Amino acid sequence: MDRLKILVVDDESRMRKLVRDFLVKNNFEVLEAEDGEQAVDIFFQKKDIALIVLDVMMPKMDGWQVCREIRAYSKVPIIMLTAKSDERDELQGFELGVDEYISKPFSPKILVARIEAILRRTNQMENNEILSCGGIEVNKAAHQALIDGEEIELSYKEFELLTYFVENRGIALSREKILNNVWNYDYFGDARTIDTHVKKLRSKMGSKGDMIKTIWGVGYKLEE
Amino acid sequence: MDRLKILVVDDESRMRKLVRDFLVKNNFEVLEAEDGEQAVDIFFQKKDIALIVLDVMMPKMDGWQVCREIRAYSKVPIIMLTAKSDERDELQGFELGVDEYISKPFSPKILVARIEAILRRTNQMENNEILSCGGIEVNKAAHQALIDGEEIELSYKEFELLTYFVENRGIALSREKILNNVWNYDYFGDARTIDTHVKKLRSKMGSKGDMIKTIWGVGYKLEE
DNA sequence: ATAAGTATGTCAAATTTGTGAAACCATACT
DNA sequence: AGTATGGTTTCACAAATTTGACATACTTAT
Repeated sequence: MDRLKILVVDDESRMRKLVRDFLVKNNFEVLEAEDGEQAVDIFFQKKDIALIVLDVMMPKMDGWQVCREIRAYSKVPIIMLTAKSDERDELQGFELGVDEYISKPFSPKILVARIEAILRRTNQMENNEILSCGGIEVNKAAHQALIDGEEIELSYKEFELLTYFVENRGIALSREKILNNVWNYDYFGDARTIDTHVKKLRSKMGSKGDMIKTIWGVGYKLEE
Repeated sequence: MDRLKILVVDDESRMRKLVRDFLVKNNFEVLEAEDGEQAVDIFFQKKDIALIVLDVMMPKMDGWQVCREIRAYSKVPIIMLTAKSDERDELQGFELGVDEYISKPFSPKILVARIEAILRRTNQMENNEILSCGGIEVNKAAHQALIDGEEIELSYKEFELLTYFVENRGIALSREKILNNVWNYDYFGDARTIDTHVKKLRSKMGSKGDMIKTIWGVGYKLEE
């Protein structure tokens, strides 16, 4: 199995090295960012970051801001490193959806333990997750889609698109929204490519293809 | 921007005051109810309550009952205040769709933080709210309109127009106002075009079409 | 009665979507 | 390296839908 990617964001290289060494020893793959902007860039470029370790105090863009930007698109677990445990900060972090706090100075062992606990928790939740909706079943972990119990062969993008539809069943999705979520957020191609993929998806889904409704002037919707 | 309304339900006035003061300080508008009946009344009278803080132990109608009655019609977020964290109660609340638990005694700061977290979550999630008015139901997220529970097919503009009517039910709307809100603000076409759309809407709404009243010399109004 | 406002049916123009083919691109295989 | 393969994107045109204007009929207020 692949090693899980962890993004470590801190402006101090010494701190990054400390954390990285420990995480690598514990069989994680580590990516580093030295400021908030870099962090956001890397996060949206690589789409398979499993967890983020984020320092609060940073130049340019602080940890809270990074958190907000990422939370606008993703539920990836975030661990915040704070200088001291300050109630106000914790409250702000809670609102932003921070999963865990660790105040400096901390023991690397504790950090690894918390990371593993969080990953165990979130993987457990998402692993056995089979999304289903009206005869469509999507198993994200297995990257497999079933229609009425029978597997259909989908390409990568088709699968991602179907997953996005199932996750947002019943909701009208604009092409812009689909592009931002299924494609990379910095994709600047033609939005009509969605039409092509929808067409293929529909045909591969056979009779269930009708479940993807066109909403004229808006986009598409998977019928509930 | 308007302040969000929060309904605080507790039989102890001291507790209500405590919560209210804190919420007002945090820029919420607070409505109070001292028992379950009042709570339900107020909730259905005011139609724009953003969240409910609900005490479990109350005379007349307890928190669970209030929760059930409200959940029958609305998905408004509910935070339950419990005397002690009791596992059985938490399970019951989970089934009833309680969003969050806070056990007394609690820190007002935590309460505010949780409220804001929930509001952010639900507001961002999608405005999955369903506007309804006399047999008309409009689901903005799904881009779907129901008349007496049955879906009617509307074009983009028709849907926007109906939504605008429902959002401003009972209010006389001039053509100019409608143009500015449903059409782009830089639309300089003929205001008579609204008549055409109103006509189509009325016909698609069947018997409920009468609910859109003509106000001679002014514009239109959706009857409450 | 008359003038001003509104309802309704029709229709051409504009917009949006469906579709198939072709171009492009990355990857694995010979 | 060259080639085959399959996925992805673009493009052009056809098909479908929406939309706003207009003409005519109708209603209301004075």
